[in-house]
Amino acid sequence: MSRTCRPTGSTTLTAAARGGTFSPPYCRTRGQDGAGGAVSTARLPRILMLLSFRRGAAVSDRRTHPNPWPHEAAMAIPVPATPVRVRIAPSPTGDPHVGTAYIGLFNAAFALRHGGQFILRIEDTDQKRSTRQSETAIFDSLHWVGLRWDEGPDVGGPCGPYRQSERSSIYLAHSQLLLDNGTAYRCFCTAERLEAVRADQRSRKETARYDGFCRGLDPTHADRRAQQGEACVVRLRMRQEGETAVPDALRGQVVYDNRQIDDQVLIKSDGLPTYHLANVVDDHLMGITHVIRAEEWLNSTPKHLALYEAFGWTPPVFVHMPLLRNADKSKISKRKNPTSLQYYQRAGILPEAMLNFLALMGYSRKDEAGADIEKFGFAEFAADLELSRISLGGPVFDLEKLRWINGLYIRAMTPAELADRAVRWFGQDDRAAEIAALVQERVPELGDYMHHAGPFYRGSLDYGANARYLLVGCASRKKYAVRMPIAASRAFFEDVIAGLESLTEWSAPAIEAVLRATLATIPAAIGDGMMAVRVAVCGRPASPPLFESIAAIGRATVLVRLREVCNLLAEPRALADIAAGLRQELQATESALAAALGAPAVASSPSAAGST
RNA sequence: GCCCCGUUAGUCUAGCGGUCAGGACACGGCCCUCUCAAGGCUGGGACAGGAGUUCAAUUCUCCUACGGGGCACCA
Repeated sequence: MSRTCRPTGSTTLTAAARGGTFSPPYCRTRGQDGAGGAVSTARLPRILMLLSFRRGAAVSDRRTHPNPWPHEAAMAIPVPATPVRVRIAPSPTGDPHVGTAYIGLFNAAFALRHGGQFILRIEDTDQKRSTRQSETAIFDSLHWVGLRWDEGPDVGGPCGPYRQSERSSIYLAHSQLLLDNGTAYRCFCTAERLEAVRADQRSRKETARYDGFCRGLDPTHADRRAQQGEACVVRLRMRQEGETAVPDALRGQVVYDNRQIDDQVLIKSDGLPTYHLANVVDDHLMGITHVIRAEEWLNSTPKHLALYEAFGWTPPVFVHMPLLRNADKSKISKRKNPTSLQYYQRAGILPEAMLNFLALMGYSRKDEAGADIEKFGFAEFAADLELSRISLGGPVFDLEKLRWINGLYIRAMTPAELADRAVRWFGQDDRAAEIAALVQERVPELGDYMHHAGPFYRGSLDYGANARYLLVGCASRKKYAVRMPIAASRAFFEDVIAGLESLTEWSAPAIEAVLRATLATIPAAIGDGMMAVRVAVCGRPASPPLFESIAAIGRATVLVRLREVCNLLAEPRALADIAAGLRQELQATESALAAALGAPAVASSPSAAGST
């Protein structure tokens, strides 16, 4: 039972042969809607081909389970005779995300496996949130984990430009095509009206979607209004009856009622395309054969299919990967997990370990004996990658296992290699000089360097006995110190996080401004508040100048630490444990001391533990 | 609320009608050992529930429950 992808000519059954009645995989009920007159018959051979593969196809299977399409089990991923072209399309809004590396890994490996190309495209159609800084950070981080792309904004290629913000005219021209053939229309509805419609629909417990107010507008009249400068968007004219079946390569046919699907905005009033339009146009123009993306896109695929149909194009093969999860199984988020690749890089995770770990999320490899192979590199992974073997349950991103794998790689090095890697990791860090400058005054001997520089080179921190400083003012020696309770301290840290998150420029003065502004809102003394932040960020009550330190530690890491402090403070039990531990520790020390001095042990007072 | 996807131990997974339900992380015990790791041995721990199909269901079908995602002029 072969699991290998085979070219078109393989011997598996065709959908027609199996199913008897055959209709195209999407829009199974063709609408009578005359407006959308786009071609579709040209696609048929391709579609047949897509359907002619199923996972481990065996005729006997079909006999025992004459399970008619479309409830077909997942099929093996079809690989056409044309070269495989895949892509990732990250949006440059914020820190480079582990999810990007995850999807990138599977795309890149799939391309390598089939001798195709892997393309990086930047989806920066959201003017408000996209930044160049974020874009270069994405390049850097993806390079860091070892991903290389054949085409992209930084390396060029025959299908450029690879930045959507540089392709506006292309999208506009294509939207005009749809306007011309009637599969799209102009909409002049205001945001307020749309919101009212949605609220109304929700109150009536219906799916919130556009109500088609501008659907019937006369096109020439609408064009004139647009020309006169009236703000408008372009919407897709979605078929209003029948069903659309999405052929997902891992799930089989996923069927949607067309009435559930919105008349999606294609061109925003700023003239830029939405993701949906840009993505379909680019994938087609760039010759993408397989769209391997996250599951969160599954529900919008019917819209994409409708677009391919409106243009008369052949859609690619769709593969929706499971979503990486937090420990509570929700979609991975920075609130509950470090999600920034920069965090892992600075925490000393090896890129090859990160990639290896990511490959284990939803995928597994076995040796001849049937035992799992846990440690493997990109090339090995790609060599026998079979997308149809991906398991669909959302894998929890487990830091413990990541650390274990990282240790595997570290132990596999020769001591000389490890020394070399470690020294390079410290030395080539672009912050090395910055950190040295901060630590310099506190280093009487070189040997002290590591102690003081430690917090700059770690990921999350272990607060231990210093945890008490996290309660603002509680460890203060000031005479009239305001001691803030747990909840208030946590709220304070939440505010600090919000302030730091909103910073466009990550610099000491900017950080100082945020901290001072936040401190102004709490009753505690400035110094006491700063101390709490210092311990949260540096792990100790003694550190180099705070603002500079925060700047040097870096946004991703600082925010992870602050969020962990919030989580810690949200768990009173953990705090009580810390307090109890402190008291015990103190008592033990005193007893030991007393014993050593030959005097009876003195009962210690709880207040000596530092919390009042 | 509506739609879609998913469900094997705390976690990552194997399994594609008949298995003592396999491996890994984590956890416990023992060994090694000056400590801590690492390593070796070992232990506990899972098919969400209910119907149905079948001689036989973890595996196929349906229902329920639970988890997740989507429902934007964000991607």
